[in-house]
Amino acid sequence: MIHITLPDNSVREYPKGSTALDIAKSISEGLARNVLAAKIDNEVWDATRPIHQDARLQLLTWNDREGKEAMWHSSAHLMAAAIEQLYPNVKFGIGPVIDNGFYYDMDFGGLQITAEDLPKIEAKMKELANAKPGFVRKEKTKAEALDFFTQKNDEYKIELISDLEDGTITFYETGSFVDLCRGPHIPDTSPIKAIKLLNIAGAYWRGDEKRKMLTRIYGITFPKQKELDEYLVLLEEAKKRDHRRLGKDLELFTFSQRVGQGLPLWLPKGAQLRERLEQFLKNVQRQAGYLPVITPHIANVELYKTSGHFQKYGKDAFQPINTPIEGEQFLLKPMNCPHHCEIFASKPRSYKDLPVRLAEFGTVYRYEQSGELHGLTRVRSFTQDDAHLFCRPDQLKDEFKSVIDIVLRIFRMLNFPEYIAQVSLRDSNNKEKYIGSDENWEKAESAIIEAAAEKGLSTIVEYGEAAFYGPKLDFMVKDALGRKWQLGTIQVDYNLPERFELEYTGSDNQKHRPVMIHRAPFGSMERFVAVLLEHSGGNFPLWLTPDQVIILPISEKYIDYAKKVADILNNSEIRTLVDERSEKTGKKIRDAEMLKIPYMLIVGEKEEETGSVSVRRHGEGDLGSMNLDAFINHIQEEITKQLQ
RNA sequence: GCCGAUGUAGCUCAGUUGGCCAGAGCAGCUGAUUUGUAAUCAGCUGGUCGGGGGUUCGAAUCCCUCCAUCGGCUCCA
Repeated sequence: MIHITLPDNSVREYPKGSTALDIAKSISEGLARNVLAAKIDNEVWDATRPIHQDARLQLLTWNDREGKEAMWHSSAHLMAAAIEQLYPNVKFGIGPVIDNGFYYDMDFGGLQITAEDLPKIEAKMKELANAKPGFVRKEKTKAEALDFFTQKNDEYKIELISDLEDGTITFYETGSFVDLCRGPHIPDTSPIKAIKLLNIAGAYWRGDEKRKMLTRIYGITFPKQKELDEYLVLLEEAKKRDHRRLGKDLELFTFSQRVGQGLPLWLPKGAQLRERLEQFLKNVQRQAGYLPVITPHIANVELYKTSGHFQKYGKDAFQPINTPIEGEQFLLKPMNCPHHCEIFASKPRSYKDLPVRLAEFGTVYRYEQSGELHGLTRVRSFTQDDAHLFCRPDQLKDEFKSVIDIVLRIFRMLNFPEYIAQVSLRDSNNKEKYIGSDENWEKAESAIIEAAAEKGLSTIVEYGEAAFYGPKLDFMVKDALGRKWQLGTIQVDYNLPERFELEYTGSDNQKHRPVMIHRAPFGSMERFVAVLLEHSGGNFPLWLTPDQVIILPISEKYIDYAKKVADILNNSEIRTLVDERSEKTGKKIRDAEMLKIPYMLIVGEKEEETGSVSVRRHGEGDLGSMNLDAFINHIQEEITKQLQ
């Protein structure tokens, strides 16, 4: 007999070799039906795998992340099984679980598979699933495993097996489909009730762009059709919030082939929005002791040779601009830091002057590969809300804390209640990869960790994710649909101060090297506006939105009154339009709703006589009538509340 | 950059066994209407069918090539 400890710490006895599924059945049949996998002493196992010794057991269902993973992993096998039946010559790469669903990378030989083939594969999956085949675990020796896939002529699996250690290799069988797999899997296909193959794409074998491109099919499955339907609705919702769509609809930005790929053109409303964001951050930064600077859009290549960027990125960047002088070359600026270093170096600095915080909304140009460009999130010209803080090592922590304050203030004011911070540290087994002394690294890393802790941030720590020149803190927000976006970053840099030989005079009258912090709370204006659009669906906070109020006169007779009201509002710094078209009120309301203008004021005879306005809030409807002063108060209060 | 798909009016889309001057709705313009909480009516304008080349008596439709966009991969100082 073995002793099984359940999550409530109760201990039960079972025959040796019992499976998690047996144990679930002994508790309740209903529970057993929902079991997808099990955690045995913190390791996820098949629910059908015999347990031979005392263990802690946690049954995993669809409600557990690991349960979902087992189900999706099994779904990937089911898809592979279906594909193998439809296309017998296919070879398989890897088929892992992702955040939402799974994929499988496959080599179809010369065969061209397109999105039109997906329904056929889906149907086959359903057909196979109906027979409810189990997922059967088989341990194999390396020789057996190699033999099997050699016969199958699948060089990808052979490569994978070659990297594995003998004695750790397992296969899983599902019906007639056999796959190399670590597992775990669900007991059989019966929980896979709803299947959707989402898209098809190319993907390099083992993520290496020098190797063969395989065909990747993405899919997702659910235990209930209803859940799949809900998921598809969520995808639709995400599509509606696509910032490229909204940017066009709301006339915020556009692109032109003639101007060039990845070079955004900010339209008047978008420019207004962006300037308002910039103004907001400039105010915050002024209060935090930042000094605005302005630097040119080009610089002599020598600057980037000094910084080292030319050597590293030169050939993949916009190529140098030649001048009439033989050999003289300039580069479009790919970053602001070297310029700011030169500003720091422009005069002698004392330890008393530090920290020096140089801030610039600096537009930079990077030649991103054409296939990487995407709306405003990945462009070739963008404006960083950049600043470089030059400080003494002992000031690092406080500087970090004050930057964290700025970032959190932004999140608060732009309604990002959910965020986490990622601390990226060096891989301490590989110290030679990093520049800077051990002592400095340790100081900087603990400064970041402590600053984050003291600011109450919830953080995850990633080792080996630091840049070669310093550790960093990145912020990730969750948007209204639960999608994660990386935004602001705070980065320590030991490299540039070294390369630019930056110095300050310490209290000991000796020269010392300052530490540099790069930070950009928005990241870039382009990317931030994109994230903000997808998060808000284009319904910006009132303080930020380009047009706050539109006045809809009932008929021509009331246009004069409408204009008078608009003047009063505009004079009170409330951004107001008048819809003077000779359309019916219903039409004007519809159009204003679609433009997502927060307030619509309907004015006619009643309002003109009483000096009032009839207020309608976007997405909410009629709020009744208010006298004009009350409305101004109402708006101003709402904005004040948002700006707190 | 790589794999695949797509590209018809400002927007959303119809139009392929190659064949009348390439269509619709919305938007725009003109006129009528003077409107009370999500689409008033009528008329009109608007297209090198992504660019270039080819096949053909004839190309939006077939072929080649380039460009752009989309889904991914790779990359992101």
